[in-house]
Amino acid sequence: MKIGELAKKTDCSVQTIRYYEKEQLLCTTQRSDGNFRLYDEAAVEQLLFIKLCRNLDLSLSEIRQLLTLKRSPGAQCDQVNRMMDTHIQQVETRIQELVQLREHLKSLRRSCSSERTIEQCGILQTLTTNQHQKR
Amino acid sequence: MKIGELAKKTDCSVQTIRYYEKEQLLCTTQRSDGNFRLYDEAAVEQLLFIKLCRNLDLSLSEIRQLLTLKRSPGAQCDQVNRMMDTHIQQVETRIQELVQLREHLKSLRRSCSSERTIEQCGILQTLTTNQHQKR
DNA sequence: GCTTGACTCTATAGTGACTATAGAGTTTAA
DNA sequence: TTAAACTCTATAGTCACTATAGAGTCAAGC
Repeated sequence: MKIGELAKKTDCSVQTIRYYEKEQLLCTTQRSDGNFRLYDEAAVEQLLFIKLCRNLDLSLSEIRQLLTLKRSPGAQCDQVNRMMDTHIQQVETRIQELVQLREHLKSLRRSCSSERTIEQCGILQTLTTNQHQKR
Repeated sequence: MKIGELAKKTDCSVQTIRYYEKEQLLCTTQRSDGNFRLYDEAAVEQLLFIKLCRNLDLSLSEIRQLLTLKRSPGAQCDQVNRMMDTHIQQVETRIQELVQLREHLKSLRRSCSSERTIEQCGILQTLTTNQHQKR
């Protein structure tokens, strides 16, 4: 199958597939006479695997590592587990940051009502006075 | 004061200040004979305002809007309120996405223990079988 | 007056994970 | 044969910086 069909089957854009190839996540094994990329079912599977990983917010580099690991089925899977643990921790941290941010934003928003002028705006006042704190 | 002093006072890198100038968030009103940027206290205030907004994850474009609004103190502040509401909503959505993602990652992680081989790895098995779902 | 070092200047390239475009070539159907 | 639909490579853009190169400026010490 050509790249367009692979794109449709995996709900991936054609450019993204070419980008993944450049990034060594999906290699094209065959080319047609007219130099078109040709793919088989294994490519569909691999691309769907990549998409699932991306949905888990794994970076392309992490996915590249997973793909390498998949190629040595006899090895221990500690590395996969460790990667997941690290990744879960990162997501956890980001959630906590965002929750704090949300509370900050909400309290800021409460400091203003809609009938004020810019000069009286509680939000701008808070941001402008010297209560400079770090995240 | 020169750019280095402004950078120290605001805990901002010199390059970032120049970048903000290029992005029209902080204009340099004066230059020295040797073409060095010169700043006053108002610049310190404005840069600290920008930093606070960045800590709230506001985009440079949103901050540019706020700075423009600040220059017309008589106008209504609805626009500020609306921007904050939109922004809070975005943060809320992102938190919910990440919470779902975290649960997905955790359940995936539970499917594997450390004494397995890659072939038996519950994580890779789940990601490889055809349970392809969208986020 | 000269040198050294710390500072500043502009311009350009890199980050990550794509997306979009230009300009060319290939294939397929009418 | 010709038009449309597809594909190719190469390059630039996104965001908010960060890093670098190569040049110029300035103050202190000799």
